[in-house]
Formats: sequence, C-alpha cells, structure tokens
Amino acid sequence: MTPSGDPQPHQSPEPLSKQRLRLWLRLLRAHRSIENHLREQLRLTHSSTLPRFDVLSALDRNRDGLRMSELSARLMVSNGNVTGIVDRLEAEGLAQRVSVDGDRRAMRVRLTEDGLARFAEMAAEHESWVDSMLSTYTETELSTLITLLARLEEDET
Amino acid sequence: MTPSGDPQPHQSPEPLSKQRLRLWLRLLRAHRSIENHLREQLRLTHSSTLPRFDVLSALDRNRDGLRMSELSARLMVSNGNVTGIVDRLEAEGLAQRVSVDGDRRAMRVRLTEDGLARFAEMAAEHESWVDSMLSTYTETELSTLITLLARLEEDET
DNA sequence: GCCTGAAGTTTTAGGCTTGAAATATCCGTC
DNA sequence: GACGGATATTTCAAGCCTAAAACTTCAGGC
Repeated sequence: MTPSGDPQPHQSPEPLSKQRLRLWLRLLRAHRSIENHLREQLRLTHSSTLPRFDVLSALDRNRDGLRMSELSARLMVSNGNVTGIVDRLEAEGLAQRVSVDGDRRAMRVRLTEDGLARFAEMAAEHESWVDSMLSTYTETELSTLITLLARLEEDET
Repeated sequence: MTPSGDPQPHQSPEPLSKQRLRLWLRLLRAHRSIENHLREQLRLTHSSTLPRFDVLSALDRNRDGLRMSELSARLMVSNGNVTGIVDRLEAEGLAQRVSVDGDRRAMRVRLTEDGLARFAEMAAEHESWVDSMLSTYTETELSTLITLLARLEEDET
C-alpha cells in the first residue's frame, strides 16, 4: 500500500492532507453513527425528532426565550429551517412565539410549561444514551477530545 | 458555577456523563461547521451537493460498482435515500445502474467515464478544503483524534 | 414626513432523509 | 414445481434543510 522507496525518510510517507481527510471521514462516521442512534431512541421513546430536541434544548438553556435568528445561529442552521421546526413545536404546544416590544419584526420563542416538562424527560434519557455511547473513553480521553475539537470553533473567521 | 462545599474531594465535581454530553455537543458543532463549509464550496464551484459527492466517492473507491444496499450501508443512510441520489446522478450522467447477473433483484451502481473525471476534479478541491479547515492540528494531534474516534466504530454491536 | 438600505422573519422550490409499505426476486422445503 | 419466508430495491408520506425571494419593519439622512 505504502509507496516503496521513499527518497526522504525523515519525511512522513503520507502527506498531512491525507491524514486530515481521514480525520474528517472519521468525524463524519462518528457523527452519523451517534446521530442515527439518538434519532431512533427519540422516535421510539418520545415520538420526537432530533431537530425538535435541539431547539427545545436551546430554549431550555435560555428560559427568557430566543429570537428566531439567534436560534438559527446557535444551531448553525438556516433561518427558514427554524421557522418550520418552531411551527411544529408550537402546534405540539411545547413552544410559543411572543412578540418583542420595540421591534415588530422580531419574534421571541419560549418554552411553554408543557415544553419545559417534556424536555426535562427527554433530556434525562438523551444524556443516558450519549453516556452509554461514549462510555469507551476515559476522563482524560474525553478532555483531550473536547479540547481538540473546541479548537475548530475558535478558529472560525 | 461549581457546586460549593464538595463533600468528597477525591471525586470529580462533574459527573462523567456531563463530560460525555459535552463531547457530543462539540462533535455535533464541529461536524456541522465543516459540513456547512464543504456544502457551500461544492455548490459554488461544482453546482453539486455533499450527498452526491459522498456517493461518487464510494463508487470511486469501488470501481467495479456497489449494490444499492452496500452503498447505503457504507454511507450509513437508508436504502430509499440512496435510490433518490443515484437517480439524480444517473440523470446527470455521472453514474449508471447495471444489472447483476444471477440476481435480478439487485442492482450494481458504477461511475461513468464522466463521473470518474468529474469526481477526480471535485475530490482534489474537496481535499484542499478539508486540509485548510483542519490545518490547526499537528500530525500528532491528528493521529490522536483519528485513533480515538475510530474506537466508536469498533464498539458498534 | 419620506426615501433608502438594512435587519428579522417567512415563503418557496428543490433536494435530502427517514420509516414503512409495496414489488419483485430468490431459495429452501415439500 | 408450488409455497413461504427472506432479501434487494423502490415508492410513499412526512419532515428536515438550504438558498433565494418576498414581506415587514426599523433607522438614518434628507
């Protein structure tokens, strides 16, 4: 597999870019594997979806509500996307839109009482699913991974 | 933030499960950030999409073709999903379905000449985009991340 | 007050994705 | 060689997602 007769033995036989590509593929597969499992659990035990859970989670961390645009920025998805998910959460009675005084363009989205309770149930199970899927790592390894992955966000322009 | 007056100082003040949850969130954000950027580049420079690229990539690594079900397993997506993407790739002339002799249920998907050439162009740029997005890591850090993330796949039941 | 560009949100068209149902074929058993 | 369960793929309905266009409102400059 490795090209034979490397003329410069002090250099890695494999360029860094290949290694970076490999990391991206690993990241992709790790993400997909975990996400698929969480999606299934959420569907089976709560008849819900990951995007809805993500929105509820953001709202739970911001009890006084978030604007639509803040929501889409936090979740790193498009504005139009959030519109649809919040529509469904409102239809389910888990979230509500309230107008922002001083700016009639904007909307603040908040959890309802039901949404708060419902999310608490889901979040507890969600945490245990993640817990068991990532149980292979020691505390040190977790720290390493978190620190290294965090660097990707710092670098953002 | 940390609960004050920890009665058992030998224990970590934060349960491992919280740390695991944090890792999952980091992974999620890292993935989304990279994916969003790749999607944009692919759209702007090749008028294509990530799912199509992923299928082409799998086919490029398997020149004699893959069955629909092998394709969906490799990409970790549903069967029905692959059907639609391959439909579009066929319409674009980049892939083709050929029948498998000995089994009239199955289909083998292959790259066309055009698909092969087209993918080669895309792949070169794709690699350079990934290269620059992951340039923050040293060779050692890359190895660490790859090794640790690979463990998630080994553990799969 | 009125214009003009910017900001917040929704709408739209098209593609991606899933889970479940439908189709077609295979294969072992009788 | 007919039956019946398993396998490979497609179809379907519903939801997710994006980029771009459309709408509404805001904020300054005149």
